[in-house]
Amino acid sequence: MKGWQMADGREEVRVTIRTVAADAGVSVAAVSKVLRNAYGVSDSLRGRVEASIEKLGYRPSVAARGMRGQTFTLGVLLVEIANPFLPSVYHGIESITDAAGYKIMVGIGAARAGREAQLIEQMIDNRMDGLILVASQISGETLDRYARQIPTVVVGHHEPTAQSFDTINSDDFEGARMVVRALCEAGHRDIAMLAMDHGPDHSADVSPQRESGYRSAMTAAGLVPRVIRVPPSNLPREAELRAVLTAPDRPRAVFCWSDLDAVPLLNLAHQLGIRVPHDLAIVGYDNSPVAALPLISLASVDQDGARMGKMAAQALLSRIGGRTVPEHRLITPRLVPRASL
Amino acid sequence: MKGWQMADGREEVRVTIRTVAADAGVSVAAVSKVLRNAYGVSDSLRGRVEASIEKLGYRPSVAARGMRGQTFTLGVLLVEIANPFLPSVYHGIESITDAAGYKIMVGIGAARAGREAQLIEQMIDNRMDGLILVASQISGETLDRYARQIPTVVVGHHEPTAQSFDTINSDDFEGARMVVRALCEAGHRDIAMLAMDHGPDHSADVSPQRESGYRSAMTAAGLVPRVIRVPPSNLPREAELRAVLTAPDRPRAVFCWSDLDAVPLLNLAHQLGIRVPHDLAIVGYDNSPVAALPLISLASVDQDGARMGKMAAQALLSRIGGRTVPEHRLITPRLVPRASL
DNA sequence: GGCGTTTCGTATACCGTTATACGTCAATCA
DNA sequence: TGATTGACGTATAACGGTATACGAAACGCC
Repeated sequence: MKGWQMADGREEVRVTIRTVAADAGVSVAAVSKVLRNAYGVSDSLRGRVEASIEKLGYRPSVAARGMRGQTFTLGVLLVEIANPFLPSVYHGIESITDAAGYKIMVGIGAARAGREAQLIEQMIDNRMDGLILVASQISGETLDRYARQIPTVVVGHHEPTAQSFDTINSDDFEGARMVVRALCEAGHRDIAMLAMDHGPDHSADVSPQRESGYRSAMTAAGLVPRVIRVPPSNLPREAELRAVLTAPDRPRAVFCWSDLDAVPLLNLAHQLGIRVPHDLAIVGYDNSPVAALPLISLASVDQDGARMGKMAAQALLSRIGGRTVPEHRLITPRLVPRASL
Repeated sequence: MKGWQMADGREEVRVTIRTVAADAGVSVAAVSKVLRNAYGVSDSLRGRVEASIEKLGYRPSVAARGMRGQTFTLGVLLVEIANPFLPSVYHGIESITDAAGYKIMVGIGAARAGREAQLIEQMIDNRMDGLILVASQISGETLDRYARQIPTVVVGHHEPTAQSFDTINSDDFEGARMVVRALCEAGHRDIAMLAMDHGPDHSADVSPQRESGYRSAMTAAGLVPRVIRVPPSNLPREAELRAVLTAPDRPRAVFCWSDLDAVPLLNLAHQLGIRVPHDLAIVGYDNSPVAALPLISLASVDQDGARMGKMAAQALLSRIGGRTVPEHRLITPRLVPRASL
């Protein structure tokens, strides 16, 4: 095997399976067998081959391997990178896949469906063995099309009837109801919700699910729902939050679909001299690390992201293993009461 | 081209370059030429081929392509996912690579050198065209070995004499000096620094760089440096922070190597009834979004992560383009004064 | 009209693996 | 002893592209 000139003029000598075979004095197929723990290799042959691999520092090419066999690489697609809830999910996933000997590549979707689709296609092109999509913005129909091409698990996107992929979700409907009940118990009646201003085709996303939980609980308590929509979290939305706080009919309590809105709202209230929770109670969702800071002390709903990540990884591995009947899990969340409530 | 049985029993019909060639009634080579914008293809041929590609929904396999040509995919390695400074760097990188038609795959290193090395090898194996390592923990020597195999740019790791790769850094030395000068001007003399407890071989990391800037400025001001070491941010360290605040000789001002320590310290001080900045001034580093919250209002050094990301991406593209002389950039940071100072 | 030149397409040898088909040789069995 | 059976290796056709070599028209020029 000769070296070749790279684009930048640096010369590279790639150690391939042939280099190893030549060095060990065996056939290419024999080396491949050793690599794959395939049947029909003696201890002496294995020893010779492994010695050569070690000596030459050989590493098999994933690209070439992916053309026929498994890559032992999984793709994880995250909506966006700045969301503080996602690290816990990621760590959960990693703890399981690591133990199973799988590698992970991450794609960052920038909260745009087009970008996400591009990344999914890229992961399929790279012959990844499976995909975990976290809080994907892609519609169920499109997801279904991709999921037929590659084992897929979706986290944070409700498609309870999907056949081609699994879903792992927090019970967002119930989580929202818990918040409303807690605010009622604290004596509030004028309870508004800050929901994400999602477009059509997004009823499966978490915010709409929480919204219907909110509506259901409000109605059940004999109260009138009042939903305020704010732009998605990747856009500036301070003006909208400020409007909520300065409106003449400012509510007495606000349930935010995410800490991404609740934390800025809490800070803005403080700046405007509105006392929390005396003048305004605020409850968020995700129980992100910032919410737990004593200076913030924001009540929030905890989804146990790590657990969701673990379950997603387990589902993916079993699907890769051959399962075809879909699995749809719902985890009950937990309200963490803090000073803002 | 026949379909084949996948592991989970699902049947798949893959559209390859040969399918397209047959459909368009041309040779495989002609299709490849169209895909690569290569020389020698007429408008009529291009039209026919593109029509077939569209009709069949063909997408070239990155794996196969990677075996000979470019993959137009770049790898970005992030120390860890929970660090709130990294999103800005990532967005900076993406804004440049996007425009140049490159895709990005992210690896998450979990702040462990071994894991990082594994990910780098994986990215090389996947035939990525180049690598950006953000705040890597890997030693310069090892980096050099990898960088000889693949165009590499390192962000947040000082190796100003490296030949095989480029570096983009904030001037951490100068940033620390700025902090000390500002604290002096505010009348403080008893200024301690909270530095990361790095092992040996890590003098190129940002914390040690800031530490020597701190020492230099303290000495220049005729003050005695006082460095307190805390465990790295992926480990629990509340006990250490509490010890700093409850010690009988508690300093009057603390410069933290990162907001990751400064924010918890500020909150802990508040819990312990220590008034900031009256009893204790705190300055952090990174100017993370949390620091800017009015309720936190932590003075911090801003590194302009987006700009670093952009510069890193530009350097990588030019290196992929053939540049071999190394480029080492230092960006001057900016102190953002806030209530904690 | 003869003779280079372009221009446009095709044929095909790789790239680095996997996995199947097949050959060889020694041990076992009837 | 001849046939059967494993155990162990080898040879080689995929996999889905890229890129080079080369052939065949069409064109320009004197």
